Amino acid sequence: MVPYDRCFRTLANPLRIRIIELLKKRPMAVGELSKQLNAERSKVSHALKKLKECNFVESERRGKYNIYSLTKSVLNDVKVKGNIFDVIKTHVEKYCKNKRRCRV
Amino acid sequence: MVPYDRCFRTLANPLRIRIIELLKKRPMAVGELSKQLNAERSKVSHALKKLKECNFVESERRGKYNIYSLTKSVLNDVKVKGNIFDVIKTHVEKYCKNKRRCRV
DNA sequence: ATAATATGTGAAAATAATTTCACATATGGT
DNA sequence: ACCATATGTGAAATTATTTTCACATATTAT
Repeated sequence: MVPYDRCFRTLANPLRIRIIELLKKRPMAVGELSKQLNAERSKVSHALKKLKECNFVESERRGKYNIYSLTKSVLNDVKVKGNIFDVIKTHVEKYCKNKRRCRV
Repeated sequence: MVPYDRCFRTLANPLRIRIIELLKKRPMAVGELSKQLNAERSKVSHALKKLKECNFVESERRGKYNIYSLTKSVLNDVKVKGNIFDVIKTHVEKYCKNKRRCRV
């Protein structure tokens, strides 16, 4: 009945929104995100985990780095729509609208 | 820098989303909302307060009832866009995008 | 004026989310 | 092999949110 509050909850956090904003520019490793955001590394790690669980971001190992990027669909939406809210709308509709809530 | 997490936070709650969904149909008094949602009355009251603080809803005294409705702009968006996310997007952009966060 | 109904609200109690920190693992360089 | 760097993770400590409940106020009816 109310499937999308989890997606909103993931976005109800300044750090996580700032991560999305940063990743709009380009993929980044955790350490760099941490530096740019001036936030403790493990805090960023935890934040990324939640964003990943909600399919906002994905990660790829490159050597000792884990490079995070917006998921393909989110990234595509960013290109087409430019605006974080359009992106989120589409995303939430895609992943969070069915009974099973945000897929994990 | 990150002005909209508060709007998301208000939506990061199943009851509050359900209230918005209900009010899409028509304005309602607190008691009726409470009954329809099968939720405790004061819980609904608290939820409505937050929705009001973020300009999602407004209320009007009618006798001993307090009739809540979606704010004019949200309601209008509902008519035009039909979809809760479009509505929220527009709303958030209108009220939550500037430095001062969601106006109270 | 009294009683019943509708609602709001503060604050304590209960829950949930975030932050922090110590530790685990993995990779790359020497 | 050893060390440094990069990252993940569980869990305790901290902080925030939600729930509940008792009480306050307002309106209407009798």
